[in-house]
Amino acid sequence: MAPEKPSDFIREIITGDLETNKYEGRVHTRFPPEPNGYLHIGHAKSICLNFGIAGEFGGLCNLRFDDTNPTKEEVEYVESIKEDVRWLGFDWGDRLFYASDYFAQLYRFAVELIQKGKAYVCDLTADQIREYRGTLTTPGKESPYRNRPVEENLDLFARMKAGEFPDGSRTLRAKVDMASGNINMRDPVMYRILHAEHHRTGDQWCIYPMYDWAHGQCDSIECITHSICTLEFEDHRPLYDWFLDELRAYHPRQIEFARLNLSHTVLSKRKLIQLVREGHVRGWDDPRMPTISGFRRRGYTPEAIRNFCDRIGVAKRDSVVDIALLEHCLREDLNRRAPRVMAVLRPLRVIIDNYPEGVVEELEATNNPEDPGMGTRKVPFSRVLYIEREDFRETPPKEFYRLAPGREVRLRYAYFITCTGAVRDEKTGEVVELRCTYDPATRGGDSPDGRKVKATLHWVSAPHALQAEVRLYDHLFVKEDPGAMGEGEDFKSSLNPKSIETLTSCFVEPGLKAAAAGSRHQFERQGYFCVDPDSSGETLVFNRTVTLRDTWAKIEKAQKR
RNA sequence: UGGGGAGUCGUCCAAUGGCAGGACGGCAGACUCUGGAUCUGCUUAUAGGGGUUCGAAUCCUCUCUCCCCAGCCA
Repeated sequence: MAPEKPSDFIREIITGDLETNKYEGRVHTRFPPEPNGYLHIGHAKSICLNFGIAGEFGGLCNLRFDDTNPTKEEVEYVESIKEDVRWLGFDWGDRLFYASDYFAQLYRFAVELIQKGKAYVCDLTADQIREYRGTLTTPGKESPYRNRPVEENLDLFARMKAGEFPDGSRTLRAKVDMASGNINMRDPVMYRILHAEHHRTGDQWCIYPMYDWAHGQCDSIECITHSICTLEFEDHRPLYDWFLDELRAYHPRQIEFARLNLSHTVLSKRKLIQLVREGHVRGWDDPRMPTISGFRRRGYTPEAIRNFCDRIGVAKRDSVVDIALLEHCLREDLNRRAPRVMAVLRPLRVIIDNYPEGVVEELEATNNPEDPGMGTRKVPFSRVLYIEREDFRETPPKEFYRLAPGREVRLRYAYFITCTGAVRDEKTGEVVELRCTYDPATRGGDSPDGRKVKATLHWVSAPHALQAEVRLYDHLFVKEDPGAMGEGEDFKSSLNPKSIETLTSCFVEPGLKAAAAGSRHQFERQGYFCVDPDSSGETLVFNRTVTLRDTWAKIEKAQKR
């Protein structure tokens, strides 16, 4: 139950650094998102790692927005990211930073490199730069502007900053090594001209630093001890070291780990933004999305997500974590805390023929068998009820031990009932109503004669039930790894057409009338559900967060095969 | 075919020269007023070859496979 203290190669490295007193005993990490989209579960892994490590080692973790590309970044994203990190349960204190806070400093650093002859203004077009860069197997060619005099570089760079040149006309490049096997070292662009409005600095700048130029210096400025990032930045590390060496600046230690992949979904901002923009989902917080806001709306708890992040571990090999593990963590948490309630999703009317008309009984029900402290409640019982349509079969298959003609079952917390007949619709032949009798001696659900029944059904009293809309969700993608596609195939081709099913005539216990948006309940025998923000006093709307484990469904599936 | 990484149960993570272990999943059973929860048991793995060693997942060596890099994205 309680997750052991996670340990991994990163924490081992940090422990080692502490032992050798490499950073005067400090541990200072940071979570550096680009505000160009909403955070997803992969970011949660990074957040839990960075903030978690800081917490465990008595250190600090900064929140820093990598806002170096004004054409893609927006305040809406900044706000959502702050909300999501907070919701996950982490606190950056007074250490909220932006790469844009350091634009002036970065500019001075660039001038310093120019003066050292380590950076130059290049007039090559983007296409030319690509040509000159060479390929994976052939070295690049040096730019004809590579050996411009320092004074000319200084003048041109100042005029780039002053806005004298159009977008794309020139860049500032680091003078490293065009023949390096590491393409990142082939005179990378440090600044590009972009006459774009920045969400924080407005029109103050028209040259913007590239990530590779900004990132290492930002970490250095903030005196980060351990710069934890994903694998693809492993071969950028030599460049970051080169910059810091040339600037004689403080070096954080960069450690790379494998990003999270989750089965049956995609975790790439490019793909997620596509799902949102093309309307395949209803927004970033669509409960089917693997975004933090999507999970929140779906009814996930921060505890479940954090526990999941602890359990998946941290390593350097690519992997795809089964979404079943996330769902397991969720159920484990919700099982402990979610109050139980009865709700009928696909109603079938039941008349108890021998129960007096007009009588209403209040029966006592347990709120959470896992936690007696959560008490009990009263649920109304009467002659006309709804039960789940799938809990009745006219000709029950093998191992189906719910209701069928002539069979006796228990209504949870109520009575034993026996089915005496099914009423059909004359035209369609569909069963529309069940006639049953009850045994008054079994009130509360116990039989004084010790008689057993094989099944216990959930139910609601028809005259007291509240109507509700319930949205059932399934995996967004049918394929386990939608990202792995063949030639010319689109990841959206494996979108699950049944990822959402909306049921509008569901009935829930009257006690749910005032349920607050976001509140979570277990609908007994079915799953965990939470109140969607679309819910109003008029219509209750629930999202199915996750189903309960369903043994019968498995048996039935096996029987069909 | 340059450079950088990675290969352990179906999946994820351990084992840091000394009995390959845990979790999830799956299967079987016990229990149960949720076919839930809980409990018990079972299942299956060191990419391949050679070498060092009393002993190798771990060290050496060759091979194979997979991932990342040729944005004025991050």
